[in-house]
Amino acid sequence: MTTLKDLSRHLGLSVTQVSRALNDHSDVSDGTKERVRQAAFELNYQPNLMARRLVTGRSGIVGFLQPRIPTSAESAFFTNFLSGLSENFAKFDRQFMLHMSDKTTDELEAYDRLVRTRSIDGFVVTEPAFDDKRVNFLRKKKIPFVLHGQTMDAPDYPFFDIDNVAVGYDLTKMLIDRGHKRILFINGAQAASYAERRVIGYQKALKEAGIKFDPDMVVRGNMVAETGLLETIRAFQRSGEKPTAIIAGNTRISTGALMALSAMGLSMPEDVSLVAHDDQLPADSNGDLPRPVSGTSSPLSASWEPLAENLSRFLDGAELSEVQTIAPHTFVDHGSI
Amino acid sequence: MTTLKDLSRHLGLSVTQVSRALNDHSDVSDGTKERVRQAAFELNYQPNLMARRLVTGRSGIVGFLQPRIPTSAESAFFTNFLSGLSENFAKFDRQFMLHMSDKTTDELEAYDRLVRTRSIDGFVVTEPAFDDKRVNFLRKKKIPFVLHGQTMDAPDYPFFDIDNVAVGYDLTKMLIDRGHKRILFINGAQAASYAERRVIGYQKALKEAGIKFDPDMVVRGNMVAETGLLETIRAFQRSGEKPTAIIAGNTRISTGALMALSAMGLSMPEDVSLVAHDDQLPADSNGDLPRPVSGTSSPLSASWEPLAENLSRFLDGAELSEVQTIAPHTFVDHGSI
DNA sequence: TTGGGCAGCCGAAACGTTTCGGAATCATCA
DNA sequence: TGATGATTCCGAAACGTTTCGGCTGCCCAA
Repeated sequence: MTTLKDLSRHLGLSVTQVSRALNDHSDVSDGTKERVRQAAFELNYQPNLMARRLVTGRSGIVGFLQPRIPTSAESAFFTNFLSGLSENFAKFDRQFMLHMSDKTTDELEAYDRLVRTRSIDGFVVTEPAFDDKRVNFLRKKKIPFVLHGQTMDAPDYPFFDIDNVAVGYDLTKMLIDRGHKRILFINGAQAASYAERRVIGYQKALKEAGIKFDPDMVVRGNMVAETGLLETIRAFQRSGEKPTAIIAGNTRISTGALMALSAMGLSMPEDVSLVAHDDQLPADSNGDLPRPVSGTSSPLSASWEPLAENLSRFLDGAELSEVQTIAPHTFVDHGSI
Repeated sequence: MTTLKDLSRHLGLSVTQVSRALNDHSDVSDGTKERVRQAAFELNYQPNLMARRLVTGRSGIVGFLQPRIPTSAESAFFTNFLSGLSENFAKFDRQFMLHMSDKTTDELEAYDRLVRTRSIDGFVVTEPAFDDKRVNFLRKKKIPFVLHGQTMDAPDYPFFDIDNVAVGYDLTKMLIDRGHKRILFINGAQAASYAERRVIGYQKALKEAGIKFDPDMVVRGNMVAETGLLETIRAFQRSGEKPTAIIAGNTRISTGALMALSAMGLSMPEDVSLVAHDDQLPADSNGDLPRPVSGTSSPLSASWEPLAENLSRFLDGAELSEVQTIAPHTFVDHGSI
């Protein structure tokens, strides 16, 4: 194995200069740089990462911690997620370490253990809760991470997100513009931060239109068809004024809502309008294609690259503002309003 | 961050003795060992892995390389596989690095790159082909790896496998014992090593019973229901003597075969007997439960632990014979013969 | 008394980088 | 002529471990 010392002997230079030449420092002449690079190539020099890591105190490794095994329904998405991260971190010369176990008793302790031995530079954290303990922990310990999403307070960390306030606003506005006033919002899970942001947008649109906010019109659940089905039925069974339109948190929920409407003999868009946000997830393998609905759209799969890039650049010392990305969403019209 | 030097100062011992005490060397008195361990605990000492790795030349990291993104049908299994490895390597104090990308152009080059920088101690390699280029490469370069399966030649590497020759033999024997002579074997993919071994067992059982081997009776395909369906139809359409029994490489194939039989108006076990090897894979999410058939059985999910253990122990210097495991299989009877 | 063996300890080197502080050379300018 | 500054280089220290070889007592047998 060729080392810097071998190169320096071979070139008649000091180890220092060889190192600096390869790292493209400014106090090495262009000629020397070229000579060194050439020799490094010829002798098939590969830096010993362990030595570099010891002296720099950084490992070049980023990690993702999954405290439970995804269900089989989730795993197609999860696999995409993992490969996206692995692939994109490789682009930035970083290695991707996976720690997945359903035996994780204390999630924070698991983070801490990986950090204490200085073997991981930073983490990817996903699906932040409204008040996320992982984020709080990593912040407090000053451990770098990139968040897929945002917390509710001012983010002082790298993140990638879509503008969920705007998504909530836009979906609501689409319905208000068609004259709807009684709008059921079947939103994501209770604790989720993105779901909370969408409610803010929903309320904002209502307020602008002078429509009174009714807490009963916002319901929560997991992003699966069952939630859409159940909550739609519930909303129409309840006494009082029925909804004339529904906002679904994603297309799975809208599929469930559609099933409920058809079961109740209601048709879309004649009786009830329906919009949804489309994450463009890979199709479920259960075969029944959901009928497309209008709404907003933004591919979740576009997240992996900015997540990897933002964390990498942050670790390389980039300014916070450079590594906080909010992606735009688009509008789709399938005549469901 | 507490270092060995801090500990040695605190204890009035040399760095050498502290290191040896923590690593449980023999020339440290029991009293000293205890004192050192106590101090290490109190001062919250964590060894700097980078320093250790530099001097030992080993990274403590094992890797898995996935050159393509699994299809959504495969990903439930793949997720289980990953979590099994991640979890079990953690037990052996190793970290698990995933490199997954569908942009991998040269798989061997990807292995090489990870090794050249000395950042990975060994690999997990799965689904070996009949003559596997990855195995050949790693062998030639003397890079440690554990194989899930075996090559056809004498294995000079750690592996975990089931006895696929015996599986082939046992399934065939079950049918021969019931008087079958014309046995269709719908086997795994052409290149796969395990499929090849099963054919050996199949032929052995036929030979013992004095039944002539007919190459047309062994067909190959991917381990999905479509293969079973297609090949069963084909075998019964073909001119010549029809099979009276079918061996399916796994339960997906048997599900397909069953569909074909029922489509042709044949019933099991009256008209045709059917046996299969059951890997006890997680249920497909497509809902239709396969009708259980008799045969051999061995849970694939029992592989993760021995794979991790065998590679770990091999890296720690264990004898080859200690890290080559062949797991037993069981028999199941669902009256399909 | 001598010497061998053993238990317990230590200093120093080594692993292969990066980087700090300085130094040599040379052109430029007052 | 001497000072200044830019360019290009280098020695040595540092990162935190592991490990090699040697050292000191001490006990016991010869």
